[in-house]
Amino acid sequence: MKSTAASTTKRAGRPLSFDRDAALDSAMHLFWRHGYEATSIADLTRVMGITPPSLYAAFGDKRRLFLEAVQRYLGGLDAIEQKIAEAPTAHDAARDLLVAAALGDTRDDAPPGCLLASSLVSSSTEADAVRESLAAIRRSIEAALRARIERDIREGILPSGSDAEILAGHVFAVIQGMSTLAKDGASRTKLLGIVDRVMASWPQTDP
Amino acid sequence: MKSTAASTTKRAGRPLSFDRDAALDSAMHLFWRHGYEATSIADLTRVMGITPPSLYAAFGDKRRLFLEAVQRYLGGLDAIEQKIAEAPTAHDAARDLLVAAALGDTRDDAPPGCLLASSLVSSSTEADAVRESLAAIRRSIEAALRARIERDIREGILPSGSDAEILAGHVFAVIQGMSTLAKDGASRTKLLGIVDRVMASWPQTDP
DNA sequence: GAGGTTTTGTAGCGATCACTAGGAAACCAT
DNA sequence: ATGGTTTCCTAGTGATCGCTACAAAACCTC
Repeated sequence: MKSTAASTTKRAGRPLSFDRDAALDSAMHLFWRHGYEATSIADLTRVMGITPPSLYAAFGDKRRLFLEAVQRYLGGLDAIEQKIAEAPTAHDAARDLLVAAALGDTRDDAPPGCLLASSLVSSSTEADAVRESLAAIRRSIEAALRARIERDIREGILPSGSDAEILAGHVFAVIQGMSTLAKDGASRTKLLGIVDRVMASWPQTDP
Repeated sequence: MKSTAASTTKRAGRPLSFDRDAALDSAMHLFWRHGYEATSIADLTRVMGITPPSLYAAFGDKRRLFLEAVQRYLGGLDAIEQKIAEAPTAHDAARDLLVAAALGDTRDDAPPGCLLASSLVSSSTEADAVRESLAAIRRSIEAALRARIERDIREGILPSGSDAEILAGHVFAVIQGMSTLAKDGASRTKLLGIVDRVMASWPQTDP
C-alpha cells in the first residue's frame, strides 16, 4: 500500500523537476486570459515549462487542471462562503463581493475580467460538463449571499418585504457583467462607481 | 462589369439551392447556443443544410458569417441606437433595453442568454479581432444610452449630479450579467425582478 | 551496487480544425 | 444547341486538438 502522506515527505522514485504550485499559477493566468476552451495543452505546457506527460501526470487532464486553477483563483470556495456567512450584515457581504470583483477585474498584473465569470460562458457540447461545474460554483456563492440576506430580513436588519433572491441576483448580475465590461476596456474607477450605485440602492430599514 | 443589383433580379449562372436567410438564421441559433469559437464549420454546415464550399461562397468565412449573424440577431445596430435616441426619456430607453434583454435571455424557442453578450467573452489570440468587433458593438450601444442619459441631465429630467457613465455602465453590467445568469438557469421572473430593482434605483428629480 | 518506483522527453496517436482545389451540374443569354 | 457564369458536391489540404505509449533517467530502499 502506498503512502498518502503530505507532499513534504520524501517518496520513492524520481522527484518532480518543477514547482507544482508555480506551474498551476501559470496555468491559472493563461485560463484567466483566454478562457478554458481557447487555451490548448500546447499553450499550457509552454507557460508552465513542462511537457504534456508531466502535465497529465501532475494534474490529470485539462478539465481537472482548470478546475484546480479555479479553486486556486478563488482561494477556496469554502472560505468565500464562510466569509459571506460571517459578514456583519448582508450589506457588508454584498459590498465586499462587489468591491473584490471590481478590483480583481482590473489588476495591472493580471488579465482583465474574472476567471470564474468569464472563462467558460459559452461552450461546446464536450465542455458542457466543465461549464456546469463553473455554473455550480457561481450558483453556490450566490446562494450563500442569498442566505445571508434572508438572515438579515429575519433579524429585521433588512425590510421584511425585501426579496432575497432578487437582491442576490442583482449583485451577481453586476459581478458577472463587470467582468465583461473590464474585458471590453472599462476602468477600475468606472467599476467602483457602478458598485457604489448598486450599494446605494440597497434597501434600508427606516431609522 | 457585373451587375450589383438587388438579389431579387435574375442573375446568370446556377441559382442558389438554399434559402440564404434561413441558413443564416440556423447559423445564428447555433452561434447563440455554443458561441463563436466552439461552433465549428462542420456544425454549421450540418444545421444550415449546405456543404462547406457553399457556406464560404455565400458568407465569406466563419468570422463574417458570425458578424452577419450578430447583425441579424440585433436587427441592425443602427435601429437599436436610433430607438435609444428617440425614447421619451433615458429611463424609458434603459428599461426597454433591460426588459428586452431579460426576455431575450429566457425564450423557450431559443438558447438561454444573449448572443451579443455571451458568444465571445474569452477568446484565443486568433479570435481576438472578432471579440473586439463584438466589444465595439457593446460599447457603441452603451455609448448611445450614455448620450441619451446626458441629454436628460442637460434638460433637467435627471438630477444635475447624475453620472451618465456610471448609470449606463450599471445598466450594461446587468445586461451582460443577466445573460450568464440565464445560461446558469435563472428564470425569466427572476431576471425581470432584477430589472425592476435596477430601474427602481434610477435617479429622480424632486417633484 | 541491485531492484523498485516515479518522472522525464520524444514522438506520435486518431480526430477535428478552418478552409479550398477541381470538375460536374444547372442556370442565363444568344 | 452553345458559350458564359455561377453553384454544386467530393475529397481533400496542412495544422492543431487532447492525450498517451515508450523507454531512458533519476530518485528511493535494501
